[in-house]
Amino acid sequence: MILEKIEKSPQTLRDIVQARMREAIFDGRFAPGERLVERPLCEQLGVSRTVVRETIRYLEAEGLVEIIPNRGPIVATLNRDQARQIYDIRRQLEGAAAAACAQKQGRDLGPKLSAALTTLQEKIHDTQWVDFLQATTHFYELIFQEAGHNIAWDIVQRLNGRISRLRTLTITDPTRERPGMSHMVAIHDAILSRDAQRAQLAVENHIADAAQIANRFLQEAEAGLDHG
Amino acid sequence: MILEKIEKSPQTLRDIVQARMREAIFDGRFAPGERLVERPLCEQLGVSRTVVRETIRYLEAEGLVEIIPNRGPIVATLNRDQARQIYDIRRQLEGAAAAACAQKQGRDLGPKLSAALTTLQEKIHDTQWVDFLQATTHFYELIFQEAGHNIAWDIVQRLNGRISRLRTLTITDPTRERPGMSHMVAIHDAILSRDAQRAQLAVENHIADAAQIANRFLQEAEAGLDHG
DNA sequence: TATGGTAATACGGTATACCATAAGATCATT
DNA sequence: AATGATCTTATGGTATACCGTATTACCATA
Repeated sequence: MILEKIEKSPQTLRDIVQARMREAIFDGRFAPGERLVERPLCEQLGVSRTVVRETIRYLEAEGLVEIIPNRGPIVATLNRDQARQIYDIRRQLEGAAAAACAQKQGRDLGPKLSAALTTLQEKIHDTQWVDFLQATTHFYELIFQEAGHNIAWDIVQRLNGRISRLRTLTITDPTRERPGMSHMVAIHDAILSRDAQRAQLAVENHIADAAQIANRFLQEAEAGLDHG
Repeated sequence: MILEKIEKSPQTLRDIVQARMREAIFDGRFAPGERLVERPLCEQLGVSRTVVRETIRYLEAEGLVEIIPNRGPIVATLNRDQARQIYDIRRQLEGAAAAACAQKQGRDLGPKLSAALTTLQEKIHDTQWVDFLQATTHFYELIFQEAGHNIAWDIVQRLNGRISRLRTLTITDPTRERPGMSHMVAIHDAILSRDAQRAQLAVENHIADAAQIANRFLQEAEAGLDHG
């Protein structure tokens, strides 16, 4: 065998619709708790019910939508306890990935990670927070890949989907001085100096910080709802 | 309010089909790599294609089936690396749950956990390994619940689905002396004595042990395939 | 017998129409 | 104002048809 298998991209309608809806949920065009009525969705997207329904099943399994019996799907909501749990799991998985990455890194990681960090620093004051989020994701993706923790990465990404609103909130918060950046630098340095323990700690600090801000947001939101 | 909410079982066809297929994959009636052809499935289950397809989307998101482009769904396969990763994640999540459970347990946990352990000891030599597996699941479920880690529990259960074959293999292995039991006792004792660190270690030992056996199995299987 | 071409088949991907039922909203009635 | 009847909306589920593509089986030919 000399030739490698030819890679066609048979992207199905499902894949597209899935991406679209995920996107819409991520940047809040579908608010949490909002109903996802099938037929209007079909019209908006210009696809049949079959496609929409299959997509909804998929997103349901991902935890992005919830099904109310005999009522249909709604965009999943998130309370403070769930958020806490999610950040806690992320802390574990990302910490472990960083540690593993620090240990087993190949010689081509250094440049790539540094480049990712640079992009991050460029995008930090960008008005397009989406870009910054994406850069953050890419930074962590590198770490997970190098660590060989791709299943954990899948899990983390899925969890991130469920807290996407929080992530944008914490990023776009004007009162925040974005201390995240210093953490990222710490993570980068620790990994490149092959210090597993320090890398893990840096990640855990980063997440703990984010979790705290998220918690504050949710607290305010819930308080606001009470006497709203 | 005096009367409690009446629990209708709005179990949809989808739910049933989902449970059936998951079951079938779990106990190997659908072998890994086997194709899941829609129309025959519809006939076997007596439902329409829509239901089957929606189910498949859900199981796809769970990682239980894979979709091959232009070919359709197959039962997901598992290689050694993936198994290693899954056991690694389980080690983290279950360890953390045990630690948290040891700390924040209420006074009604003791009896329940002890009862679960007893059931476990009864079922250990049962010819119906399914029962033993179920008892194990219940034991851990108690721990996660008490710890308040229900999202992590979802993740663990999903991961367990992907290694279900391995779990039955490790349990039904005649050469194994089921050292799992002693670990379970250690976990139980550590939690009841509120020793978080010891509980975590006990869990980690338990999983490490299982992972090792699973790894041996897969190694043999892969070697067997090579010159088979 | 090996090669190449072609037809048949199988199956996923997609669309549409239909029915039954549950939940919610509206409105009339007492 | 509580009750009850009715209408509307939308889901849950089914059946059916169509297209495109991949695989397979078959056949002809060199």
